[in-house]
Amino acid sequence: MPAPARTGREQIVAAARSLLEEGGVDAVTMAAVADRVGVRSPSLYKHVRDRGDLLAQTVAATIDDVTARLEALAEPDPGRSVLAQVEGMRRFAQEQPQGFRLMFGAVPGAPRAHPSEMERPLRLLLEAMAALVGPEHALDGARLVTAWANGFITMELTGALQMGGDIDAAWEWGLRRIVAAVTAVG
Amino acid sequence: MPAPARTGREQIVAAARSLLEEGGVDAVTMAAVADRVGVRSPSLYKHVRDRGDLLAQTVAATIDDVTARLEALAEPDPGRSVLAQVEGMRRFAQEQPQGFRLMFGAVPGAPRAHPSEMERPLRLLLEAMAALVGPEHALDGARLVTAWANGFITMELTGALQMGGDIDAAWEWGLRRIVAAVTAVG
DNA sequence: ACCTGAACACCGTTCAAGT
DNA sequence: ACCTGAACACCGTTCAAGT
Repeated sequence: MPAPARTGREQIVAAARSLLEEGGVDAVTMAAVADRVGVRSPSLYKHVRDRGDLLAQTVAATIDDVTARLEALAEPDPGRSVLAQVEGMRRFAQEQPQGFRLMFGAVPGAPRAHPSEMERPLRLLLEAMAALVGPEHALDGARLVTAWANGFITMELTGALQMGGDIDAAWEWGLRRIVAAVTAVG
Repeated sequence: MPAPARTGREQIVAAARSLLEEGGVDAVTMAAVADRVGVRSPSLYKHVRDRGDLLAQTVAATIDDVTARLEALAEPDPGRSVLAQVEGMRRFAQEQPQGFRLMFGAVPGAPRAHPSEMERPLRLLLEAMAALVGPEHALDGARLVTAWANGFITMELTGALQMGGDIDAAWEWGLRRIVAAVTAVG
């Protein structure tokens, strides 16, 4: 007689995501995940291949999340849209710092998202950039903005750069300069 | 009769650094480090407090390394010096990608460098920036450049952004725009 | 004063046995 | 068809015992 499933892939990934934010990637233990979904750790292997697969699915779910979040921030005006997308990235990183780091492959040993997956959350930024500086410079511009934002956010999250004074002001100052640098293409 | 030391702190950290570059932070096992210095793993605890301490010392040694490297690249002209420092950062990251990521605290669970430690390799960049845009905007400028460079390098290392086409050209393009954005302070 | 083997708790993973 | 306990290899760490 078949035993009814007491958990599932979706619930397991959700448990992994919450454990990730609570205690970092090291806290995403097969035992901890199993405990949270009310099952013993060997049972997890009926739903995910192994821990690497579970972390990969955690990253994928995080990418889905940030993509939906950024799509909700779309604006008609391309200049405002660029700002909204970048601000949205930072807000997401502040809400889910561990997921953000995992997403950007900042975790050695952990699986990183496929490049094609990482393009999805950047689609709207790329489109707004194309409308702003023309299609021939859109990719370079999106890269410049993304690199700066990712670097700033990462440094903010880890405190790598001693951010003396008003960190929000530093962000604003940098963002304005960056956008100016991109739009001054000629 | 005292037993002569068969290894030491310095040799242990060096072994950890080479293991780090060879296989990532997960490969820096107490057993692997011990094996490389010709000793059993319990003996390591006579020279380092624990694995976290060992990783912290690995980070410190990496910071010493990059600092010395960047100091050797100092130039009298501030504009050229800024470029030299940023190029030096990227070259170091390409030579020691795992050490670079560990340094910037990109490894959750692993210890990150104290903010004061991370200022040392950025000293020359800050000085050149002060000469270039004046002391009142030097910090903002250095942050902007560092954030962009760190973001670009991280994305380059992890392949997070699909870097189609010539990646060196993208780097050059971005660097020129960034420096222009900073020097256009007014 | 440092090194070692033995031991412990913990982790990921496998598998035969249960329902 | 999924769940479980038992088992295995591996890891970090401690400690009494060696020299």
